[in-house]
Amino acid sequence: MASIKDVAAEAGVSVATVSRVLNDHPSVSEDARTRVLTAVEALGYRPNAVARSLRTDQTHTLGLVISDVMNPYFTELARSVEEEARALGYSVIIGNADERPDLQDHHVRTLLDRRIDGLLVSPTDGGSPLMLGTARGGTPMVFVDRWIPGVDVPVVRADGRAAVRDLVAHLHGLGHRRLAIIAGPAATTTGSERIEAFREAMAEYGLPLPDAYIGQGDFQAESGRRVTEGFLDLPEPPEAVFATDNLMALGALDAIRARGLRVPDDIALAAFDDIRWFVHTDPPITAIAQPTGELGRAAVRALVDRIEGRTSRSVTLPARLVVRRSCGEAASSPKDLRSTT
Amino acid sequence: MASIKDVAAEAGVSVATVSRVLNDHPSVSEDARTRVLTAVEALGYRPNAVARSLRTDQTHTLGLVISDVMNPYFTELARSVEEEARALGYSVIIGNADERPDLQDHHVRTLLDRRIDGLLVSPTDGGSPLMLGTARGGTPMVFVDRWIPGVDVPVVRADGRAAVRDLVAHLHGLGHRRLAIIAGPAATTTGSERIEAFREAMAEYGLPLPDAYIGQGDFQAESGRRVTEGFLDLPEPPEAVFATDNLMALGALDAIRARGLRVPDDIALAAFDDIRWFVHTDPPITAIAQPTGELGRAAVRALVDRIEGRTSRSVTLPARLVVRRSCGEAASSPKDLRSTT
DNA sequence: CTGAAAGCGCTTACAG
DNA sequence: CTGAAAGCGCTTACAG
Repeated sequence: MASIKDVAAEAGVSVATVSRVLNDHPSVSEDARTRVLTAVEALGYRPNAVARSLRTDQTHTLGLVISDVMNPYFTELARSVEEEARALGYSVIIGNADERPDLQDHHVRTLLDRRIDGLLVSPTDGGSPLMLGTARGGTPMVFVDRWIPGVDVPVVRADGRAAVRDLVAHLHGLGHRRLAIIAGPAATTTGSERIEAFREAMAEYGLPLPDAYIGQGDFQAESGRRVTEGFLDLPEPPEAVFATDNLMALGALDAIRARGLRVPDDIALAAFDDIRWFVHTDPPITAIAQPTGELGRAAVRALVDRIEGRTSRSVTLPARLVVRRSCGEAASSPKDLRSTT
Repeated sequence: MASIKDVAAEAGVSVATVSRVLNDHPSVSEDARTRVLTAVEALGYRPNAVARSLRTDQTHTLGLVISDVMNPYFTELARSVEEEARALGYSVIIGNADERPDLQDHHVRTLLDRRIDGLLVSPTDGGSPLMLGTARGGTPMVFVDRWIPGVDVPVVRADGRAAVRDLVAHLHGLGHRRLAIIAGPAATTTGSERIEAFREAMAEYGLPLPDAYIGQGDFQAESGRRVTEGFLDLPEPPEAVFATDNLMALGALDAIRARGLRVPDDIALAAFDDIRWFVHTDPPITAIAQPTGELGRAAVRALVDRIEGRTSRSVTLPARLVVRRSCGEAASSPKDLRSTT
């Protein structure tokens, strides 16, 4: 590959001049500029980003560590992050933690070694020493979706509390009293917040929430299946199940179908995180929708603000309940039948 | 951040020695090794991958350019690619082309600028000058899923021909005669191969395939919806629709539902690419499943072989038909009800 | 086994 | 406006 030296030789100028025209430095003569540009063209020269990064100490790269790419919510988040980053002149490298703290650490370390300019993370756990150290350290950082309490890092997320309350109201209105929840890991903020919001709403409606109706999942499909099987094995199974993410809802559907039961006739189901397929499942699934794209974009903006020396603040956006038929009611209006993702 | 110089000073050795212990070079005294390691620990030193890459001319990074991350097929492909790459000591940077040739070129260029060691691509089109030049150039490259004919690069893909034939046989066996297809872009190999296989199978069964039953899509949901609406507007609509990817099948479902029609009673539907949600759609969708994970892993192995100077060959794996209920038949066996992705 | 030195491909004060 | 030179943080022959 041609280097800046080759270009300089071809154009008959110094490498400094080549560098200047490449970086749009004002003080370059028109003549020098055209000769360099011609040489660049002739050699098919492309600046070596590695060398440039070493010299300037910036990579124009953002790291994004998410808990699970296979989760459509995070896929969409990643996509919006990349889009906004690209618009602002940054690339993004995605690290998929797969809900495993060790893998998460692996990716954080790798990204740090590559000297990314900033880190966007949706932590899988309560914070490993590495994660905590990074947050305290010099690398600009922003949490998206999930965050770690007590760490001084801006958080961009959705508040699902009101929507969870709406969901409980919806379920209660349909006559359901025995409501169960498939919770996410307590070590994640979304895991603990969703169950807490659910608890509060249940209390508000005077509904009991026995331990047997609280299943511990890990945000992945298999755990949703396992927990749901447990619910169905109960002497008195719940009338409704709230899966706190879409993959666990998928697992719940697997379990329900395996028993030959029907939603919502035999058991109602609702999920946190709305995805396009929920419109076409049997039946369409009632879900809580986050403004995913907006979260991703806001997170990037907050991070880039930090990187470029501006201040940035936390952002909290509302989530909303999208009622479909999985809890026992015909869709209330035609618009709810449309895709929302 | 501490540099190798700081470590050397702390350990009382030269940077050369530090570098040697970091790289497990054999000729280092036990004493030097422990002092260096202690210093590394004390300073929390991490080697700068940027500097190392500049010096060694290798980044231990693979680029993966795919046509659409939001397509579950590609999401899964990306995931398996990352897993296998990690196992072999490589990171991967994903570029999402979103089915746009200009974006694809953007990502290829960015990846090349970063001096990735090798490139995995599932081309969005027939090959831009940049893509062609890259394939001819020095960067090790492998095509996954889609490829560009006439370019001397190994291809790792699934052959869906037999499965498409099985699908037509299935449809024919259920009594359907008017079959329509939502094709992908003709400029992609998967786009042209799937329709070609369909054409051949149709001919084999003596079924006509009028132009009106060939809809041109772009592998994204919206095009599936649009094409399906066109089919439904026909004086004689098709009895069955074959969407050549899962997103276009989603769009087809949207269109069918918007008319208040039912699958398979009013119209049968099948898709290329199987995804977990197809088990739970209304009705469960008959689809052609690719060995996606295996494709991703094989592609990485082929690419790494090239990078590390071994020879690598193309790999073709079979796809298979998974019959569910969307074409008019009850599932033939219980196993088809299970998730397959 | 160890260190001094060169060099990877850039950018950027500094001098002119 | 331009070039010579230093230096970013590493690795690796080369000599000892």
